[in-house]
Amino acid sequence: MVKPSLIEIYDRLFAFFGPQHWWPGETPFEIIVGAVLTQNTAWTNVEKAIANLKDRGLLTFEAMVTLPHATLADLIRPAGYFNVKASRLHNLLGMIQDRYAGDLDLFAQEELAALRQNLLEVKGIGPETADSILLYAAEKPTFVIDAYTHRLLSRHGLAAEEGADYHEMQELFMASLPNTPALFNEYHALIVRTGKEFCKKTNPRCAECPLFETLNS
DNA sequence: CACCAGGCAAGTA
DNA sequence: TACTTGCATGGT
Repeated sequence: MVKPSLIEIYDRLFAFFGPQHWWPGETPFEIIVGAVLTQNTAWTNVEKAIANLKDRGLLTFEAMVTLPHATLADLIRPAGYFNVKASRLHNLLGMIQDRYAGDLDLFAQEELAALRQNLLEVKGIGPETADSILLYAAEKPTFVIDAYTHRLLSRHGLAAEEGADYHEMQELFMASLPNTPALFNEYHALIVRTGKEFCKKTNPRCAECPLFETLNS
C-alpha cells in the first residue's frame, strides 16, 4: 500500500462530500458550549441539551455564567456526564469573564498561542476542546485532532505508531497544509463526516468510503 | 442486552 | 511515564 498524502485525502473527501458548513452551531457562543458538551458524546445527545437551553432563552453567556450548578446540570442532562460538564462550562465561562470581560469578540481577537494557553488552563478543557473552540468559534488556524482523526491516520499508516500523541498528529497536518482556518475547518469536518458515515464499528461501510480505493491501491 | 459516541482529569505503580 | 478509572445519557 502506498501512503496517500494528506492533500490527496482531503481532495478525495471534498470531491465526495462537498463543503460541510461546520461547526453545527449558529453562534460562537453556541459553538463553545457544544464543544464542551460533545466530549466523548454523540452529537444527537448534545443537540437535546442545546435545545433545552435555547428553548428557555438561556443559551447566552450572561444567563449561563450565573445559572446555579444544579440547574445547569439538569438542563444539559441529555448530553451525559452532566455534573462534570456543568462544572467545565462554568470554569470556561468564568475564564472568559475574568480575562475577556465575558466579551466573545474580545476573546476572538486574542492571539492564537495566548488564547490556546488560556483555554488549556481551564480545568476540563483539553487539547481537542481548546482547538475546536479556537478554530470554529474564533477562526484561528489550528488543527483539531479527535478520535476520528486518530483512526484515519492509524488506518492509513500515517501516524507515527499506535502511540502517536495529540501534538504529533496535529503537527503532521499543520506541516503539510496551508495554515488557513477555512481549510482546517473543512478538513476536520470532512474527517468527522467520513468517520460517522463509513467507519462505525457497528454497521461499517468501509468499501463505500471515498478513501477505500486509495487505501487498497 | 452489550456496545458505542467528535474527552478529560485524577489516581496508581 | 504508562496504564486505569470515573463520569452518564440515548441510539443501535
